[in-house]
Amino acid sequence: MSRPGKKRSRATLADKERPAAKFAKSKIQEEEESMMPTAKERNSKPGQSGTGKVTKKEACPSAQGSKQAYSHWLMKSEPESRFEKGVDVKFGIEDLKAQPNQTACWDGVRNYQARNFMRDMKVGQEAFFYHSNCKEPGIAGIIKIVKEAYPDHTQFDKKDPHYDSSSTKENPKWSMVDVQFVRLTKRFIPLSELKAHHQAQRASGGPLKDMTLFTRQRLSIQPLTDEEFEFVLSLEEKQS
DNA sequence: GCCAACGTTGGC
DNA sequence: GCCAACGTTGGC
Repeated sequence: MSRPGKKRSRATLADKERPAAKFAKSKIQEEEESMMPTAKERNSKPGQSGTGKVTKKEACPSAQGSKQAYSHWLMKSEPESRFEKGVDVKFGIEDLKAQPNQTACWDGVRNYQARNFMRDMKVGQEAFFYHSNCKEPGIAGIIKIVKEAYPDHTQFDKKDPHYDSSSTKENPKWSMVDVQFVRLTKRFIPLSELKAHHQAQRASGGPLKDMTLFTRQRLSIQPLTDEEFEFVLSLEEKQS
């Protein structure tokens, strides 16, 4: 799962903090979609002031080595109750909609590749809200990024199911973004339907033939190409 | 509840 | 640095 533990999201204070700025300037830029921690993270020792490091860690698997800029995303969350260390991690799109300002922080992501994608997100970009680990998995709605990556506070909270004792405030390991509800999709778009298109298009060609949802099974935050995003949107209009 | 896929950890 | 054991994700 991948659920952001949005529960008690205090995302509403999106504006009152500014850690994003310093964060963004010094560490972010070197990060690629590597699955692994960056070299810098692995090496960093407490007390070392190293921000300068920009190791050229060319981890980018995408052919051209240059990071292509994605502008659409898919973010997974669990709409049904499930307890992790005594805490219910349920957070469906209706829960987002019910938040103050219909906004929440997407905390709890603990996978480097997913984290790095979040760090690539820009304010204003749209994402599909995907319901996972539930009766009917699939796309339930559209959300947008309203605050770019900043440290995920839950990594420091011992009571949180996603607490990470290896992370420090000086060099936070995990990031989150704030997202805002945009709308429900006109109809729920089930995984089964996406998969059918994917499989058909894998043979004959089509926008979903390489969709990350199927090629990187467990990734909770994933990019979509414009073509993928548009194709999925076009499914809204179809009879189910 | 099962279990396949796959990321992470740690011994060597 | 390899790789087996382990833990997590998430569909079914």
